[in-house]
Amino acid sequence: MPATNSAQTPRTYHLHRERQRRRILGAAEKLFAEHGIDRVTMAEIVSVSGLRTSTLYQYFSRKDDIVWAILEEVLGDLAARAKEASGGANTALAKITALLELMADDLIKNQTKVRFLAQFDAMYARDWPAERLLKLEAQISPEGFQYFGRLIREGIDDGSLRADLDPELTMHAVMNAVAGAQRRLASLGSRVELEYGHPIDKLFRALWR
Amino acid sequence: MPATNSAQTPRTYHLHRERQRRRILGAAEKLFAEHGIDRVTMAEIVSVSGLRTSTLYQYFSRKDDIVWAILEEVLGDLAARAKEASGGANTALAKITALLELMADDLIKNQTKVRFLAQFDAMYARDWPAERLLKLEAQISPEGFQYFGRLIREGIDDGSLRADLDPELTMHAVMNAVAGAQRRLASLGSRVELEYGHPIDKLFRALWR
Amino acid sequence: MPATNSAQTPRTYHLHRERQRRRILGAAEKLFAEHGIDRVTMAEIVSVSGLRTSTLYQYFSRKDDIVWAILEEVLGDLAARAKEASGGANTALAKITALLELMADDLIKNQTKVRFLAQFDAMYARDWPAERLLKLEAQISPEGFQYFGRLIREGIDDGSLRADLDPELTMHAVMNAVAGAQRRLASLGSRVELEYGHPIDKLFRALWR
Amino acid sequence: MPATNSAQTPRTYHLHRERQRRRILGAAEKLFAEHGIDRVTMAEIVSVSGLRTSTLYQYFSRKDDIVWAILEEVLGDLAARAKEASGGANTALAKITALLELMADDLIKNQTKVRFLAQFDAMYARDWPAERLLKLEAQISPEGFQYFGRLIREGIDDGSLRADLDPELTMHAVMNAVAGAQRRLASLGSRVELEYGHPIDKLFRALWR
DNA sequence: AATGAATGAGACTTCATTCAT
DNA sequence: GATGAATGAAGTCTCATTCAT
Repeated sequence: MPATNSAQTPRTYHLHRERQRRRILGAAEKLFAEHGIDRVTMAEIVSVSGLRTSTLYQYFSRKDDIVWAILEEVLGDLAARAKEASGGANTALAKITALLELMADDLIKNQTKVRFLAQFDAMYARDWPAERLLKLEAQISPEGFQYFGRLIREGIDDGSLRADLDPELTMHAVMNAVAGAQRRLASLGSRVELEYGHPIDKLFRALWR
Repeated sequence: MPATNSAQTPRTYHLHRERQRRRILGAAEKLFAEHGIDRVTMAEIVSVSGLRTSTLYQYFSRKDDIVWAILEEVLGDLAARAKEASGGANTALAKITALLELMADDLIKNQTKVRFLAQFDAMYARDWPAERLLKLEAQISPEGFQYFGRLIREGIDDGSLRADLDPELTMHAVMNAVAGAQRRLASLGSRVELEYGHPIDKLFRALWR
Repeated sequence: MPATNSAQTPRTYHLHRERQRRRILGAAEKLFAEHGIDRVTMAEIVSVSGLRTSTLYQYFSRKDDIVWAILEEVLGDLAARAKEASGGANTALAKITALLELMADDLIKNQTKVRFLAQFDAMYARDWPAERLLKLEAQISPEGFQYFGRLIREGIDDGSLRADLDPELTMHAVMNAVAGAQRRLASLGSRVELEYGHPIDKLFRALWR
Repeated sequence: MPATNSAQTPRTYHLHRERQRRRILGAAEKLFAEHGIDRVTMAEIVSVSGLRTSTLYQYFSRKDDIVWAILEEVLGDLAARAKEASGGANTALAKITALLELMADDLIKNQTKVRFLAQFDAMYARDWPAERLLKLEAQISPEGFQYFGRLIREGIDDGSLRADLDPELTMHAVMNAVAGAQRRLASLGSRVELEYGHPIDKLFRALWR
């Protein structure tokens, strides 16, 4: 055997594995967003991803594992993009605006991901192991939160915000409201557009523009 | 049998039916909030409500009917209380504040109901027959919305709000954000309190106080 | 409704339930003896008992429950017959002989039951909840053991048995050997007859006759 | 490559193969004794033996092959030790006692092997190809059996045993009882010790001491 | 010889709902 | 109106084994 072979084979294996994994997660994410996590069966994921049942179980040994994997992916991806988006901004306000714009974009471009998060908030977040969740959230939260807290303090200092505000509390309250607003819009989706006559990202952007 | 009886029996009968119905809905609402609508089985509702399976089916002939009945009840109840709460207020701002306070109170006092709505938003709202939903929502929305639209217009007139705001759009955007914030807090429940160190209604009230 | 009806209906229900239960246990016992407990599938039990899968699960909600039920039945039945068989005997020796004869008879007449016990000894007894097993065994053991212990003591007194025997120990040792012998013969079944040229009960009876 | 190598390589190869084989059988024997043959999966054997699934299949192409291999090993080993143990004894009685002591020792020192045989008796012996089994048993049985038959005949001659005994029948009956007793004790294992208050080999030895 | 990947067949169990009295 | 029994249709997951390199 040539020396390169002994090094390449594992790499090929790994590549293949990663590709298969992606197929499964892609199929699952789509189905979850469309029909609701609990209503999607393994058989459907199998069918859409094009593998066989037993093959799929070699990648994820229980349905929950798929949900976790998607959650990790979605949050990780969001964290990365948030960091990148706020990188170009100088002031705290600019950074936050960048984050908000990102969330608005996601409403259109990554609606399935936001919808997934909405379902997760509504149905799983309370029951699932706290440590695991905290570890995941740690990846994403700090950036935006830091900036936002700073922004509030600045606002209080320059008099544009009431002096009796608790920066921490306000920050969490607003962040929750923003996340709740975004996820609700993603969940209701086209229903909102029909009833309100506006695309959902416009309804979201109206909050700060 | 005496003539009076023929009038009383239907009444007792009706009372009994109503009581049974309440037992079922009460059990279901509690279970739905605790474990998630899709994860609650008819058998569990049967077990908690204390009836037998086949008896339950005399009241609700499918699981969805129970979900609808709870939705109707929750929204109807909310509408009634909203009307009452805003009745004592004079200005649009006062009326809206009253509505927000009501929503904050519900976070503590009717958490299961809010949680139910959160799940409904996240998982059912998109799929379910639009007409039926619209009819239900019609009961509740107008009040708060009207006031709010008026408030925005006042703000624009007196210069405290930017003149280029679209009152309709702003109204819907804010209403969505408020609902999203409230429901997200209810969904995450005690998890939020542990992480943020504040009771959830305080996080909600921080949005306007 | 006639008064008798309100009393009879439950009785009919109960009778029916009992009959169905028997069908299931009968089918399972037979299959277990033939193919080995672990190799029998629920589908096979369903098929032989003539019910539908979901109906069977209304009677036994897991496979283990069937195994337990059979164990209870077999041991209970054995206890009853042992009591009856030893009832007519006067001396301890006669009582024990009656018990041994019963065990020999079972080798022919209740071979499936003995085979079931053999499998249970070999594969389950070590793992299963001790309390539950002890409770079951309490139903059957005392009789034979008591007699046997007394017999040993008599033998020691009259000099026909060595004085240094520990009656308790001897009793358990012999009882284990007898049970082991019986169950092994039932397990090997016709194989023994072919190889040794004797029916299995004869090989068992040779131990004391 | 030097000429010596072409001779040595096969030898190392063979050694390696033998070692791998031993790892597999060792892992399987342990697992079989602990959880029951039917309940042990190939995956578990793979995991404990430290190989990969597909490697294991290069050594044993089906699960049954592993069971047979262990049976062969256990019986062969027993035969060898029995021959050795009885070698030093002169009388038939001494030889048999040596065999019994060996079986008692095995209860402690080779409990997994005895347990394996117990399961084999209870679950496989009836179904498996007779010829193959007979061939295996031929390795071990003759010794002890011969001695035992002779012993019985001596006993009849000197009047210490009843004259109407059939030596063959008695021999098989007792041998079965002894094997049944030993295997039952191994199967029940610590359960027996807890209930009876004696180590299992003591209960076994009480049969002849 | 070793291994990563794949897989057919099937196991157990659940559940919403209907039927018959 | 209440209830015990029944059940079709699925759902999740497992396992021994094979294939291809």
